[in-house]
Amino acid sequence: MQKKYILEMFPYPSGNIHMGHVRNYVIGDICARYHKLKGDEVIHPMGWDAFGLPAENAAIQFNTHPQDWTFENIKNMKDQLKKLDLDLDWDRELATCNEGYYQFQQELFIDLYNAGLAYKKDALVNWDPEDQTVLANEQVIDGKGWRTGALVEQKVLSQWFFKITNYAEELLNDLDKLTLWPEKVKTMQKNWIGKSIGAEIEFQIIGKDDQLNIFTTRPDTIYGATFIAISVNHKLVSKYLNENEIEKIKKSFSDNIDDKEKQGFLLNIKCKHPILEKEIPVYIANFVLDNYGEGAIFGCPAHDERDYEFAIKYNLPIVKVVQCNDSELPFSHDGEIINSPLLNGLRKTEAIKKIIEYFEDKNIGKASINYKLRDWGVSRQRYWGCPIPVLYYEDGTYRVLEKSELPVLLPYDVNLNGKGNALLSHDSWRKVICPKTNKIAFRETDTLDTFVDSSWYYIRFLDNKFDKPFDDKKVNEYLPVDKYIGGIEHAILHLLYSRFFMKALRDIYNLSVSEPFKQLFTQGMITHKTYKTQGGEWVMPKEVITINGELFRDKTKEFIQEGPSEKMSKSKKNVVEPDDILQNYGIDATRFFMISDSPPDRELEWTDEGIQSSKNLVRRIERYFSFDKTNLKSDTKKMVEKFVYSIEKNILNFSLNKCVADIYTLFNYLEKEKVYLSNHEISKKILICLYPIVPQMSLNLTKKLFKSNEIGDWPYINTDLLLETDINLPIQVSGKLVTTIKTKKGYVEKEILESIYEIDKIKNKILDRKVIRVINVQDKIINIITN
RNA sequence: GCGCCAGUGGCGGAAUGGUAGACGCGCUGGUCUUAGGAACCAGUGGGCAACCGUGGGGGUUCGAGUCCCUCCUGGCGCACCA
Repeated sequence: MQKKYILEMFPYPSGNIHMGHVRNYVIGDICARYHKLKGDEVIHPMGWDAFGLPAENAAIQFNTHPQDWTFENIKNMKDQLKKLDLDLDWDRELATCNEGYYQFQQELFIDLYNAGLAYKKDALVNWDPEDQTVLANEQVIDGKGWRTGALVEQKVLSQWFFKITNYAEELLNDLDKLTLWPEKVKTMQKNWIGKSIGAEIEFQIIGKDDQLNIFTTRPDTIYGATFIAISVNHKLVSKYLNENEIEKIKKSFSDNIDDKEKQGFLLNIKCKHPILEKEIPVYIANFVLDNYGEGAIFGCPAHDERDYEFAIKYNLPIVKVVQCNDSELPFSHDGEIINSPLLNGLRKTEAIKKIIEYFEDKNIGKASINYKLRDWGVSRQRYWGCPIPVLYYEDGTYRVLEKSELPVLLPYDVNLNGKGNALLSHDSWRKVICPKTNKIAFRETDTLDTFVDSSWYYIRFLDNKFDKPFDDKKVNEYLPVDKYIGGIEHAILHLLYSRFFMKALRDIYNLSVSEPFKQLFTQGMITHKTYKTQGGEWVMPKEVITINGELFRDKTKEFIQEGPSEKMSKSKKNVVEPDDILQNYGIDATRFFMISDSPPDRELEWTDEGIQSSKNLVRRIERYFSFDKTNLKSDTKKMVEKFVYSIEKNILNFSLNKCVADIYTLFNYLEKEKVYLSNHEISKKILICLYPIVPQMSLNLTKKLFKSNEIGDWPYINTDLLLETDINLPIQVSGKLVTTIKTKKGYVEKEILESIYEIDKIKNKILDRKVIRVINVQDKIINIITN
């Protein structure tokens, strides 16, 4: 028995499931049911990504409590999922907001801390001054808070971080092992990690005891360096400028309307060129990133577009060190090195190698690798999340709790007013006597980013009641997840964090698993036409009626304009509600439609015609099986065998739209040929194949025809039956199709050619030409080449 | 700007280098009628035809939607990453 762990990304309990969930879970359910019929040991759990901001916002808005709101939503959504007839392991259910989940996350936090993978440091964060909270990058829209619209400030706060950068190299390299992941997702992760190979070079500041370290991928162009630029946030800046001056520069940068426009401020210091005996100026420049490399660059205007632009603007020298025409400047490609005594005549790769050796020899630089990926800031100044198990003393020191002191539970009685973190003002929760030191201590009031919750839930599913975070034996046995199905929007964050967690836990617990998800499948979104009144108000599809080909709003009779099909979204109201659809069309038709028109990884347009034709297919199949007579044709067995084979292949490839085509093809045949099966064994095969896709109908028909509640096992496929003996052989003359002839597989070329030349169409084609060659691809095609 | 992916009938989409358009939607004509959100039958790439047809142009091949080069268009991602 093979294990198959099939998982769909668990939902945030927002209140209602939407069609996107339905599509996601139907796809997963088809896989899970198929593997069960195959006799595999299938794990197919479901849970709730239950911490997060919307609960707090809803609590404030509707005067409820985040926990009550969340539990209520879970209950409602679970009912909705049950109506979808999904074969889920509900006994594995978990919600990340439950003590039984997050207390183990606190254990993992302690593990990460002890392993040196969790640490605290000051960091710049997005601060919403109105809500008094930190916002995630994706919650900042055009520099404003997504909820308050307040201008977001950059603020330094002491924050907890996970050291994901320790795994940058492995996270990058292991992408190659993920052969069953979409290339697109792997590319996105690769770019996100952003590995650059180059060198770090020291530039001495003349007359001072300071130096600037600079990372570059082009140390071969060092002779062309004519200026240095550093970020305004560089740590050296405060040494040479006062607070006022720095603020002025920052303001000037932020006032810059076109933020691509290069801007620099000359500092009153100079650097010594590491090889040449010349001085080069140092600028603070707006285009230097403070969070990449060392926050400093050397400018080589001749061979870098940005440096060139800057040099032109500030009239800095441009020194060519790679052979090219002046018209090609800035020239950033490979070429012969010139004007560089140590490197002349070399090309890029050798020059880089040689100059790094030189720097290392002189002890003023070294080979270096840089990553765009930065450590993961996990502190959130919010109530509704997993408390971070840390105590602070009055002297400013802190202590990470021990596992025996867990759990740190969230207090229920909080005062939520939307202003800052409710834990901060909950004095009786916050202030404690430390049991170890008997000193007054304060709990950490930040909670963990909810991406932490979703970074290991797939492990907890293996035993949701285990008294440790997970059972390592089960992890080794059941991970990785065989098929992980969800939206492309998680291509980077969730999937990268989960990969990091798996590797960190592997190292801490000595597990044998390095990657959490063996196969990743990203389903496409569901789109729908949009509707608007002439006043510009969005209108839901179900409110739109058609009268004489014109669209109107049903109640008000306003004229409605139809817009393009777009991703279903509440804001444009172009949604259909799963509850309505299930009520009107039933679960089988809904499941059919979810996989019908488009391949599952592409977008699916919701149309009334589409769901209706799915409903018609359901009725057609039920009607077909309602005739109580049996009448097989000679090729019936073969046709059904082909059907089984094709359905299986298509389920395994996630080509579920082709499964629907297979079903149509089969029933077209059965009805056209007037084949009746009733309770013949062959019906059973068909019903088994239908079961993963439309389980309710399949089960009902099985009960009716076979008086049994057992669907049975997936059929063994008789491959002999799949072989065609009669074939239509295409005949080409000079590569163009002329006709096809009916013949048997394994024909003798010589014999068949004789008959081919007797066919009029062929005769006419050849007539006054000479046959110079005949290509016979046995049983596939014959091509007669004439001069 | 860089990277990735994709361009096939009116539409969604099928095609291990070997009959392009499976299957569905829509449409046309017809049948039946316990007038249905049905069902059934026939047809449906273009052209009167020879023929022409998979974004355009080259190439490889007996043969290209499929492979190679190039350009165009669209989508997605990243975006001053040194």
